[in-house]
Amino acid sequence: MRKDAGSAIYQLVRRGQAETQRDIEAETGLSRGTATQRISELIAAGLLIEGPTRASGGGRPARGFLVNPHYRNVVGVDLGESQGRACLFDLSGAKLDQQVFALDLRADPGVTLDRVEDAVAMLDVSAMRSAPIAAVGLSVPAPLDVASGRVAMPSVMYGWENLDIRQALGARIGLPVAVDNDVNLLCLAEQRLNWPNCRNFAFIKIGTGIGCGIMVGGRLMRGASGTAGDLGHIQHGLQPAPLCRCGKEGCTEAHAAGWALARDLRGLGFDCQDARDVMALWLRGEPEALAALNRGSRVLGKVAADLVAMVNPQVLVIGGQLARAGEAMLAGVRELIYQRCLPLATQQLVIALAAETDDLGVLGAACLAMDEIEV
Amino acid sequence: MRKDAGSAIYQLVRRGQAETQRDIEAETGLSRGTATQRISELIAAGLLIEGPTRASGGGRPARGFLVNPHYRNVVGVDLGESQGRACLFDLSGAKLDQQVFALDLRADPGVTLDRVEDAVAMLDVSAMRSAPIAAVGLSVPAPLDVASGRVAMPSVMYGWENLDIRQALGARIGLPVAVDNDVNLLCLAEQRLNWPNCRNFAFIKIGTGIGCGIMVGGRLMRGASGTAGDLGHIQHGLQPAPLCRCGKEGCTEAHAAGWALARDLRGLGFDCQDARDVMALWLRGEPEALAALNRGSRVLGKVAADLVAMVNPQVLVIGGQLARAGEAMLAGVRELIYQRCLPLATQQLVIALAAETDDLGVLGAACLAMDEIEV
DNA sequence: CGTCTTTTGTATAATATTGCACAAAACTAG
DNA sequence: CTAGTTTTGTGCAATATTATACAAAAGACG
Repeated sequence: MRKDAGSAIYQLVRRGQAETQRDIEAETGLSRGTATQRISELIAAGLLIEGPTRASGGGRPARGFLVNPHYRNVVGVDLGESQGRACLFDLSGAKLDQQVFALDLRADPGVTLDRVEDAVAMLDVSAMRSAPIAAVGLSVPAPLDVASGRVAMPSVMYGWENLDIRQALGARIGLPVAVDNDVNLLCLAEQRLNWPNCRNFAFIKIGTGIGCGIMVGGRLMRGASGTAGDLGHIQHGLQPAPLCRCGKEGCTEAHAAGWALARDLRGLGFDCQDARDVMALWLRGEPEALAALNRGSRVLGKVAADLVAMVNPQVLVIGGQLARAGEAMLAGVRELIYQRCLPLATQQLVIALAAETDDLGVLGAACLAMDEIEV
Repeated sequence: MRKDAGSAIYQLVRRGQAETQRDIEAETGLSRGTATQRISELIAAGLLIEGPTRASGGGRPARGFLVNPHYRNVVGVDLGESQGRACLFDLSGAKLDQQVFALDLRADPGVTLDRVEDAVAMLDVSAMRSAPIAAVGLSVPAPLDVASGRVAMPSVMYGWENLDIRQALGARIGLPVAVDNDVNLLCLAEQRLNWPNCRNFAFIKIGTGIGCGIMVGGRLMRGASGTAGDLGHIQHGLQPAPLCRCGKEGCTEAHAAGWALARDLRGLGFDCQDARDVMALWLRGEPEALAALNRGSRVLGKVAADLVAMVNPQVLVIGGQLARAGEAMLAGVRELIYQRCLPLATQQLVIALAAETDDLGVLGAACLAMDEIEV
């Protein structure tokens, strides 16, 4: 930190928090001379490139800087429950190539790590690669104690509890590795992509399950043991209180998650196994599916209102499979938030849908990897 | 920041995050030479003093450092609804003197600021003063947008909405002023006093009202507009849902706050106006009061569980008038948290009572003031 | 075209910090 | 007492940063 003003500058630009030399001087507190010198060094070294100049307000327009997308590449890996995906990105977040592989999280972790290692090796020899791979980010579908690098039990990742994933994978592929849980990384990707200047941010994923990532002061809030944002298992007093996957009754998930809506729709005679099926029924215009989404939306709205009351984010983004229902899903969330929260908390609150892309998870993992790049 | 390694060192020691030179080197990243030099300068300037040496583990014991309590004094001011209190502190947090004054927050803010100004002036000539007053911290019983220095409407502070309190008071007394709301400052005081190494901390105040302060990464989480931690008005599905002071129904406060318990006890024929009366009945051993506290405790437990699920603090402290009931108040909170939250979130969670002191509010204000001291 | 404004570049002396090597101090354990 | 461990102090050359002042660049505006 002391050693490297250049690193601080690079990180600011990379995160979109500074675009011009003036921004950089203001954000870092560096003097003009130092900023000038370091910036030109970064450009000479190929880390930064000149971007478009900012609009002028009567004076010389400010020169904009961008990260050189082709200085390095990174790999983002998303481990799903039955499939893994490793994508190669340049530093602008553009996807260059990908590898998909089957996996079984209940099997020996070593097998899964083999798959990841293979996928990274394939990407390393990809024709699309534009620069050396500098780091790998990994998204896992389980709560993670980032301090120890271990998944928390119980989760879908049986047998992983004693493995320091970061270290184990790093030793295999010989690159810096960063790991976090999937929802945190969706949150990170959405913030970096679409809300780079928002420092108090929340992302709720409503798909088969329900989870949430929270950013405070521009950083992911992981909590003391890595479980912050666990609103899927906040319990409601609603009757009847259906049994949840976690063994408790009346959790948010048991009312509103994809698996719960699918369960309800099956009860009405539909063939509906998961969140994807729920959305298919909704797309077909089945009124029962819309009704289920509306009900789910309002239950989600309750915890979203709790979240807004407690965390007071500036932007709240709803993502995940069920968020593709758009306003059908936002309506209840908006309703409950505006009904229940202080005007002061909601006045400036933006409630939005996530970018419609399947790559958000791997992109988040890639963002994490980019944070690992030493300059 | 760049200019002053000494300042960084001083702040670390002041906050209890570093006690020895080794700690300081590790926390700041400074080199040994710089640390040695800056520390001796700080001692020469009277900012730090030598404390007791740490226990040795087979080698030379580390020299401990403390802030010199008598380098400066600060004033913490707590504005209550009918009374204000300004206390003079040294930098160890020892209270040296105090001034109490009547006030009416519904009156012209100028009158109140006059009172505060007078109180500070009195403390400045107090015989107990051990050093020049360096800054003033102010606790206000209303949500505050720290960015603009203004209280949020609606609140008990009618007529204050267009006043930048920090600036207005600073102009009057000619000292740096910091302002925050009361619950945040209780949280800050409790953390600094009793949990200096805890960086993910939460404090719930249950008195006449209910509020909460949250610290993430060692800093108060104020949220985008200063309303973070508003769990007093999270609504529950419990029936009947009593009308709350805020106009909504079924809020946490309407079930569990001091005013609500007093309302219930009045309904049972007791003469009970506020939290203090509730505690008096409890101390007298009235079973109805204990029952009310138990009910309140379990409602509070629900939002506390929500808080733990969302924020995952390492330490949760319960304070305020009703917390003097001790286990009677903690029981329900513990019960609901352990029942509802993930084991991972509760395994290492400490749930404790706040220090039993009326000075926590002014001490929090003083802590805020200490943060304003330029070194 | 000149004037104004804003942004950037450069030079310089004064400070501040790092990394390293070596030494000394102050303990514990046996 | 001796050997080992941990912590602290010091000196020095190489870097890094600041503050400041002045100059130049690049646009808007009339």
